[in-house]
Amino acid sequence: MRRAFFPTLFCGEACDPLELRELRRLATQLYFGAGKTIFAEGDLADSAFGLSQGVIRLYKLLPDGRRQVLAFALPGDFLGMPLADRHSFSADAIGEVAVCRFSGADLTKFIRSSPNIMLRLIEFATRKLDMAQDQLLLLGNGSAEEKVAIFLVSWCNRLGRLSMLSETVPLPMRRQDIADFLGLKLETVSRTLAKLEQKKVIRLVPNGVLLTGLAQTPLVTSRSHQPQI
Amino acid sequence: MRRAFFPTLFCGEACDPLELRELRRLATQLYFGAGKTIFAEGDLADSAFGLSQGVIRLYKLLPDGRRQVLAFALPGDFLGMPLADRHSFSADAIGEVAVCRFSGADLTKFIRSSPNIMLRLIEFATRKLDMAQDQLLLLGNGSAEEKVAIFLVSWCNRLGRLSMLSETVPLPMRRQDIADFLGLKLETVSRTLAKLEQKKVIRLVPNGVLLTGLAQTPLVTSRSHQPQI
DNA sequence: CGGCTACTTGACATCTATCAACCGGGGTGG
DNA sequence: CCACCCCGGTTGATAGATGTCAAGTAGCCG
Repeated sequence: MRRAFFPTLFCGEACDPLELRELRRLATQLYFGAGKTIFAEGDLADSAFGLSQGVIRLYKLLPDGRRQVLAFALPGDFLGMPLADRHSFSADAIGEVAVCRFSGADLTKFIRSSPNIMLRLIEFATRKLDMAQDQLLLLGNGSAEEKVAIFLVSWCNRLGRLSMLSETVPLPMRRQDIADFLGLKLETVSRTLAKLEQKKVIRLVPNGVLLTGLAQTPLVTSRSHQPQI
Repeated sequence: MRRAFFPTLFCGEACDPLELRELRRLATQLYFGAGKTIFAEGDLADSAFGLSQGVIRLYKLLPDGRRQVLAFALPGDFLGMPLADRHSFSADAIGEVAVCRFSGADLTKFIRSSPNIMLRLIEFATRKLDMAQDQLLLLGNGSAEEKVAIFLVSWCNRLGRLSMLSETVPLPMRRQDIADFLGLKLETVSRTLAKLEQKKVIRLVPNGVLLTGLAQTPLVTSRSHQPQI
């Protein structure tokens, strides 16, 4: 696993070096194997987590087993908002991941002492809120084909922004994860991917996909602005 | 229209009186009639808005006319996050409303100068994010009946928390708004309400509804935690 | 009273879910 | 080394929920 550290990723370029150092000091890097749960919905949030490396699915479960994947967290993301007292969703690793753990109390104290970090948190929350709202639009109004197409394009864009993009777009999550993210059934996702492949706008490869024209498809271009899933 | 003022509502009890005074000073109260648009998606956010009185729908439109209602804002809510440079959704009045307008530049300056307000903003964003995530769960996994039932219960809870609740629950928004909020069609909402009425868990009245046992219904109780729509 | 708008109800179409079979690769153990 | 099994994924047939189209009702305002 490549070395990467959440504090650096979260703070970005223009960060007060002293604050970055403090954030680094508060962080403990932990490693989790594929499928491991970092925390569960309802858990006391006495720790906060930030993702250094890998992909994590954030999801909610209903008593009858239905699941909604809220997001796929990428390096640089907080896993939920710090300062909350309980986790409002569960998080588990897709593949191997590295996360930074923060003591809730210490992190809270640090945040309260640092206006710069507060601003970054507001920006982060604003961005996540935007993403959630784009996803609402998709879940509420999209056909299966639109959902899958836009998911692929947005995922690709996100990876691109993090320079995690090779020729083929990796899809480390399972079909079931995509289905639960899009409010579809696994079979529908599979069929829809097949349909897009027949249309020659994607090519399926093991653990990934090649986008060969999907972004130019009316399915996608008809949405003025690409959601930042 | 009853007098109510966004700064007071937003700041809540435990607020530094000086900061409250400054926020009041920056606010200009405006009034909009039913259906009027406060701002539209994509507009430059050179002003920020907070709701003093009434109900506002926040929504996104697709080029083909499909609409997703993201939320129904109530008094005390910011209409979107301040500090963003563009509005990521549109907002228009449901019935008569009073909103506070803030100059984007002034508000930004004030926020940056006030850690307390930043913390409130982080809390506000966290709450809105939670609400959006609950709604994702609903849109992704709910049947029409669940969607409508949970919408009613949550709406009722929200009004209750603001003490805006009489015996009958007011529904100032149109069926079409509810449909677009829940990712359903207007006819489906209508039919589903009728079905719930036949089951004797609600009673429809003009511009409102009576919840006569809905909250005890498995549709609702099977969700461990009521979404804060 | 007339016409508008919101809402309701009905008949039918369509999409996705459901149930079931099948495929293929990777790991395990005989 | 090969057979088997398990898991993730694909594909097919059918069913059911919601969407679509259309007609009809109720309340409101001019």
